[in-house]
Amino acid sequence: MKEIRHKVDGDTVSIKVAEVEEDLEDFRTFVRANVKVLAADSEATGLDTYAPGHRTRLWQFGTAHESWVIPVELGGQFAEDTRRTLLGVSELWFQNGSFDLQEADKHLGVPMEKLWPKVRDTKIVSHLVDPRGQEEGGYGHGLESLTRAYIDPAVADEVKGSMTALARQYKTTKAKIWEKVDLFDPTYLLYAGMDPILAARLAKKTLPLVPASSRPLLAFEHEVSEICSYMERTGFLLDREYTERLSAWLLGQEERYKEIAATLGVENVNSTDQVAEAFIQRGVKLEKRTASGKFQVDKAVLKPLIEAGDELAIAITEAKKAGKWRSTWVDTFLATADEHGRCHASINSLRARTARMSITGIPAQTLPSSDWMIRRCFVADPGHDIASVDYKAQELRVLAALSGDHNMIEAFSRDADLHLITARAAFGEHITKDSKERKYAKVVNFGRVYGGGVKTVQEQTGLDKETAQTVVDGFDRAYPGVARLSKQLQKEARRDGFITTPSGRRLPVDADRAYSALNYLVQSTSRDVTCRGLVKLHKAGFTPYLRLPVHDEVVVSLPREKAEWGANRIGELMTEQMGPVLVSTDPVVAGKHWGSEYQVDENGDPDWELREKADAEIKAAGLW
DNA sequence: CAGGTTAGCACC
DNA sequence: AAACGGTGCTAACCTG
Repeated sequence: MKEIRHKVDGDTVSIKVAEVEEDLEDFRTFVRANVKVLAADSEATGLDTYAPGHRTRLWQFGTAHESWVIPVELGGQFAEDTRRTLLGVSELWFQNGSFDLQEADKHLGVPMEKLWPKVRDTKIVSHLVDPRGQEEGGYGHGLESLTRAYIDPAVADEVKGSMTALARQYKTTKAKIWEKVDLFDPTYLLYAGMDPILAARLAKKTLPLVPASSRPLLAFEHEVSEICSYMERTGFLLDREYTERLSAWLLGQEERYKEIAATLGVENVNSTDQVAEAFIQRGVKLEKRTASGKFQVDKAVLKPLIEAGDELAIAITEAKKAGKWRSTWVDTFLATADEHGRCHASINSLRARTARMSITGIPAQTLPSSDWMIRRCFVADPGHDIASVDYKAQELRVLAALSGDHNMIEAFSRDADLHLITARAAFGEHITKDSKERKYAKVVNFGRVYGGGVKTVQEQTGLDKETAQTVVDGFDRAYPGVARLSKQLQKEARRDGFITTPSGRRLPVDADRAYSALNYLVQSTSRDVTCRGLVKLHKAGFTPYLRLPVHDEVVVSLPREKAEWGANRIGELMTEQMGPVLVSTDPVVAGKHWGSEYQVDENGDPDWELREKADAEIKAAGLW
């Protein structure tokens, strides 16, 4: 047994390392003495728990003053004692427990289901104390920044620097040091052994700081995190054959368009400098500049050129698109699929300032939605169908409920066309459903929720200032309760520095951007609606079928014979009555692959013509 | 030359 | 008086 002593916040703490199996006798004594509550952590070869070749290297357990480092990589009794400790201790504190529980489940054979009931997560606590990242004026939610804020800045600096220094010493990168470092390297052991000590201290310091209004959210957020961790573990089945064909096809597209761009003088389509230079050479007047003073050559700038048939603009856009789609999505899916052909997303169930989730690995929130190509890579389990259940106009319904605006509530209660109502308030009763005015109104309906005004409406619609003003005024006239709520929230935000959502969550609002308070409230409450839906689905036993949450939507894989029934049942469970507003859902069974649900008509029924067209496109592209 | 920043683009 | 909120990922570019 090896012991490392270190100073933390004026105390001397002791890190003990089990080097040989005989050392475990003392470890067991330590666990018995702290069987009610311990902090725990694990170190692995990387963050990709499900990647082939991934290994867990260490498990660590500790109190505020003492920790033990167990080299589970050596297997045998080390792994066995770790299992017994995880299962035997009554309360386990983690910093981001979702990660460690996947490690325990996949690489130690301890099912997450057995651990979740006793998990407490300092990251969840930290988010409820202050949801802001460091860039936003908060403390952040990583162990290092939390240590700096709540425990001991000197220790935070050591933690920050230690693995970077090791990477240099081992002549490798920060990403690779985790698998390269010697299992008993003293710096590594100090780093690893410190983690549970810090987590234990964080728990003590931060738990009392959770505002009274937010305390009921503690249990709720642990449950949401648990459900998301099961989705991560399940993974989403990849259609490898299709995905490989798609990758090859995209590569072909990229090369074809790159060649055209090259003949027109652009060697590297991804270089904005080169692109701008080439257009200036062609006599195009570039006007807009970026923040750092460069010529802007984004989609909005290229759009009119493409419409005018400019070959270079078309070639650059298409080459960039094909390249990005391949590298960001298609090839990443192929590279990260596990031995069963499943991709595992990483779901941060409590991420944004507004508590919105984020999903990485499979960046589910940013996959192209109007184009079926990318989502089509993911398929239902054998014998299953994909279904997607989304909330109907979730944020607007939530806004109606929160603002109590009579017109908006009334419109939703009779399933009226909200965009048409806004359009008519702006332009008059003669406006029809398929008019361009309704399209402008739609932009404003969403834009107002985001806090946008006349200028942004102009940018998005191309309208002149007066007409844009007319639509915005139409919105404000149609739903006066919205402006009223916004005003009230801004007052609250300026007074307190935060607003409180109906779920009790505190949302800090920057004084110079008080207008964002309305958006924060709507976005956060919408997220809570989706998460309450997830909890209901979990309680009803649907968890094994859940694949991904996407803001206002849940994607599931359901046994084919029960898919219609299941999707409708899920839709019912997710539906929530918010005061006078029914936040209802729209279940759609898509078929064998994800993405096909987008070939539906306005009633949500399959649009066979569109589907046939999509199939023809797939065949024509040689992807079949 | 590893790692941070910027520009651009994908989504709700 | 007016105010576009939130997210992730890549290639290019920049820097210590």
